[in-house]
Amino acid sequence: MSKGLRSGEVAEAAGVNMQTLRYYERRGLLAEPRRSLGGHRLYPPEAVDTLRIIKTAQRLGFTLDEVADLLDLGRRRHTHEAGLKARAEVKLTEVEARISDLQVIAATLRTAISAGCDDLAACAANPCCPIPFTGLTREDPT
Amino acid sequence: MSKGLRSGEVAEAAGVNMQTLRYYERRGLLAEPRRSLGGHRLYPPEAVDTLRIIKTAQRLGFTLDEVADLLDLGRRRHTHEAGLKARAEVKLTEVEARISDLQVIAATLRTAISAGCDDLAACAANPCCPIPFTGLTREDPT
DNA sequence: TTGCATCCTGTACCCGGGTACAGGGTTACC
DNA sequence: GGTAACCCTGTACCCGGGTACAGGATGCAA
Repeated sequence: MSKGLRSGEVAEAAGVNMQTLRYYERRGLLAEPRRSLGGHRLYPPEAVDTLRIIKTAQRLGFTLDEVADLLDLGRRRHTHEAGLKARAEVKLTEVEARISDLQVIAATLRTAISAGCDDLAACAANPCCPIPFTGLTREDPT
Repeated sequence: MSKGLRSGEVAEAAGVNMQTLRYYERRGLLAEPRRSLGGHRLYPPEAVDTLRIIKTAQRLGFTLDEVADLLDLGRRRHTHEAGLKARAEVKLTEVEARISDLQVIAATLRTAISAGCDDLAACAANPCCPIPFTGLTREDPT
């Protein structure tokens, strides 16, 4: 018996792999839960909420390090550090930058397609080809 | 002496690390060049063009595997397989999908910012918070 | 022929976000 | 008290695109 959810139950409820729980624990995203006498993890029900919060923040483009930061920003409420709002603003400009890089890429692909480019090597040798073999955007086509 | 460019020269000319040349050779993107008597690589000048082509295709969103494919598609010209154009069309739809995912993310961030959300845990507990703690887009927030 | 720059090989490591596996120990139910 | 089902630990591996390092061997000029 023993109060608390077992790893498998938490993982199931949050739609996450059990290994991921351990991984998040190591990364400091999920507090170490108490243990049964035999050493099995016993989570409080809030752990499931935390997992959902993590997954949501990830979907919004935050890395796990950033999520960890965001989470204990909430815990240590009172310090007048920048909160979620400020981080979200920074993240938004990152996302917008990424979008505009991708828009340049998409436009280039469209141009190449409508120009009928069908061979990279030929295009590179052809000064009429619209594919920009030098430049394009700045680095980091992540 | 000996005709041909040495690795360092090619790397320099293409703005690429020397290790990357070896890496591309292993990956099949760059043909194995001939060697000096002592075993040093001696590249033909076209190797630099090939590197520039690779970098351009990468910037357009193609993976190295796809670039390798694109390159020897050009070499084995005659087989009536889909060429660059068809691949570019597929890549374009991938890029467009990625853009619209990011637009949903950006919109969500904007909403959260203007709603004044400043604590993830509080937001998750608050039914008025506009952050979608369930759903958002489909998987794969790459 | 000496000396330094360049290059060679193989192997290991980096990022981010996990997943998989082996070889045990525990819990829960009948 | 047997026996599934579950969980524990540590460690290694996956993806993609490289980079770094150690310990030798060459290339080339003076």
